Amino acid sequence: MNTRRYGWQQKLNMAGFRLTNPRGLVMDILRKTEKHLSAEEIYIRALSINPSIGLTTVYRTLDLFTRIGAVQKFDFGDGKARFELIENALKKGHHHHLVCISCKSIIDYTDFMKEELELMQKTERALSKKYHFKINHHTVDFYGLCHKCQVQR
Amino acid sequence: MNTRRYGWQQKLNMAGFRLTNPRGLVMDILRKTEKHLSAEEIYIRALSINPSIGLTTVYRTLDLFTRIGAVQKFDFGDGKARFELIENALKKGHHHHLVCISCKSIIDYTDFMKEELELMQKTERALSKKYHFKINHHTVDFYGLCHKCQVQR
DNA sequence: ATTTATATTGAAAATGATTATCAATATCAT
DNA sequence: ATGATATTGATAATCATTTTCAATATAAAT
Repeated sequence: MNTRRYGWQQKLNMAGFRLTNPRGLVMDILRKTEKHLSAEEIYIRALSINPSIGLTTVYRTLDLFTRIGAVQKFDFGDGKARFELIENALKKGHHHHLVCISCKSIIDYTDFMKEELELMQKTERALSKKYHFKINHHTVDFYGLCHKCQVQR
Repeated sequence: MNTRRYGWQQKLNMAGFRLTNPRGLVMDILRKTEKHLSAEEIYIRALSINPSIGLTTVYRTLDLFTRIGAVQKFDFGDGKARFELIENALKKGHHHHLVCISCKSIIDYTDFMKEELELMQKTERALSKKYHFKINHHTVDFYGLCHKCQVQR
């Protein structure tokens, strides 16, 4: 299951999965968005194109995409997972997060990324070798208090 | 709500919260563990000391500790959150994660941390200033395929 | 093009972690 | 000690995500 050279359709086929309408639809929706979306948000957008699609299928598809390494799943701790195309994230702007532990707001930042990314890539290579781990993507999240929550209580 | 100079009891008081038995018990349990525990795991340990403690209280306490910045909450995407004392994590070994997107196994690593931590701290200072964000802790997670999952399908 | 084996789908029900409710109780300032 | 109120614990409720299962769609074989 190579995660670099092939597109998602190839990845699916190589792993023995079929190419279906729901899967194509979910992929299209993910392609058109830069933000990370929840399963429900994706489901709603999918409904407007194919009113017969099921929420279950959306969940299953997102899980599949995550497992083949096409999609990145985020868990910020607000109860619902978010999903984002990895190829999208890489192109349109890889970012890291500042998460407020009080109000749960999330700031995406892309500052200071050059140095960070260099180090991440270096670390990635070293970890891959040492742990025989094929790294697909990463997350960097800083947790703390946003400006508002520092002032109020 | 200073997150550096004071202990959890001071933090609680300063924020207008009371010092109670269940809170002390949960704190004790967190102090004695280095791993991140789920709410249920903490509840079970708590029960053996105070059989009348409620699961709800454990959840509430963990949420409170997280909000005052004493505890770090992890969401790896397996449906249940994990909690770890931040002071513990810092002392006994701050670590980052390798998460397998296929089998969900998690490797904690502490290698290559010196460089990483230096950069994280530098980034932290810069982000704090720019976004007026009081950073408490961070996570770095690499996602990919573990050795097993690369071989099998 | 048809058939065939089976992967996938969608609806409904089930699961399971977390949260809300609320009366009883414990804490802290007075 | 007393009173105001924050906290607790049991129960019920929520809500995202999974499971189940019969119906359907897909890709390969004919």
